[in-house]
Amino acid sequence: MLAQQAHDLPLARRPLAEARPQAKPVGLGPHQVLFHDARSEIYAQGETATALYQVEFGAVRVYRLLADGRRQITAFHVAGEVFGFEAEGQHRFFAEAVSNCAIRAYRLPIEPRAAAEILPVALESLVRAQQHLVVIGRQSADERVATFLLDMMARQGGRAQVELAMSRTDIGDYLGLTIETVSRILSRFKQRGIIRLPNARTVEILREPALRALCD
Amino acid sequence: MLAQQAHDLPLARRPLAEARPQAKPVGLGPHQVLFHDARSEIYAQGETATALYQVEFGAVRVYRLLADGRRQITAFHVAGEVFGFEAEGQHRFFAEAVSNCAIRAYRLPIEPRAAAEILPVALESLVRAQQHLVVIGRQSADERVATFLLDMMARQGGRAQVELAMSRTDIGDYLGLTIETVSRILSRFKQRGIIRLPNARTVEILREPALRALCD
DNA sequence: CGTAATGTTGACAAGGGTCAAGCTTAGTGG
DNA sequence: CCACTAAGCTTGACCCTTGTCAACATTACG
Repeated sequence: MLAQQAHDLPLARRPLAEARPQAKPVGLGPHQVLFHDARSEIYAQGETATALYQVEFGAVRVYRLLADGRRQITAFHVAGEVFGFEAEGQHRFFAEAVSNCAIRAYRLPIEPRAAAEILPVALESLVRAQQHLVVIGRQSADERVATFLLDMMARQGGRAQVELAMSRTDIGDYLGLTIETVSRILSRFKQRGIIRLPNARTVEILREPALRALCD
Repeated sequence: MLAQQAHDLPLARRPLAEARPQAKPVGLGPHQVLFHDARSEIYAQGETATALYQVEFGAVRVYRLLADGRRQITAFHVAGEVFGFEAEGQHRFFAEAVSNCAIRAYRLPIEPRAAAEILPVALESLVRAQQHLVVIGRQSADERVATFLLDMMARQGGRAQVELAMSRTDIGDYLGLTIETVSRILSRFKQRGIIRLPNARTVEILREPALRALCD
């Protein structure tokens, strides 16, 4: 569909001199914080996996492309979250910065004694992916968008004012919908007084219970 | 939609006297092999997680139910595969025997030194779940069924004759489709000479390339 | 052999996709 | 500072894929 343009961009990676940690590092030994411009690639499908990553600030999308350009975003990651597990030697997905962001990289291989520490973190990703399977596999478009908004709200501390780091296209590719459908549903929610849209990237949730009622 | 009937069944769990191992045990220390009748519950959503499980023979489905009965099967597991990771203390999904099967149970908590051993196994589940997200989120019904058949074939050693342990309903709930759609697509594949259906639970793959061409 | 579970097929409806036009916003350069 | 452009977003009209409902066929089971 699109989204290939990002790969044409230069991979702007410059080490961040001295980042103040906004997320607690996992106990994985030495690491390095890298700054990524929006849209820059963190790793690509097929690449040898060299690290695990933790978002310091900003947001990241992990996705796969089909031959004809269809894209499925399997996960968004925000501050504190760890990603890059999807490898056994080789990355099976692409990871890109959604917005400007800082990423802590823990070089692989991790020592066996650190495995116990990251296992629960990996399982979190697994549970998230499986939850998302339910959303995509069995929920209607309305339900998917409602679930998405509540998830974003929860990940921003539960405040009613939710800042979306990602475009409608990203949201669609995450929810298995088209950008038109996402847009229409947000408009409908707005019209029903469930949300306000101060601007395209900000959603204010006015009637959270109405969203919850939609989620299943 | 349905599928709740399974919970009404007695949980027939009887220890299997002396199972010959058909799957290599993972190095997780002491374990016990249990026999499960078809449809019996292995664990339920909300239960405290007490073990990891490895399929000895037979097949298992892991799923979640929505309030209105819609069901999403997040994974099928066959001989050798390990499941039950989706917990941090509590199971987030249901697991049931699809057919009669034997399950090796490794009591939790696992020792830290075994973590390194199961991490790659957990990551396999993660990659599988993420792949499935792509299938469900971005592929058409034809493509999903084709992908499913090829996956089943691969998991049975690549032989053209594929035995389906699960019903059409299970397949539908796994692929995010209705049973009617699954049935129709199999009929269409048959009519096009891509597969043969000696009986409802057996698929003979006649033109594998045609299926591959469909997968993306 | 009879009954229930499972699978198939058809007719029809609807949710969401496609295509297209127009609007808004942000970025760029004169 | 404003005009121009491009990207992103919204909205409408239409259509197609898939879901729904229903009847019937087949298989498994007691």
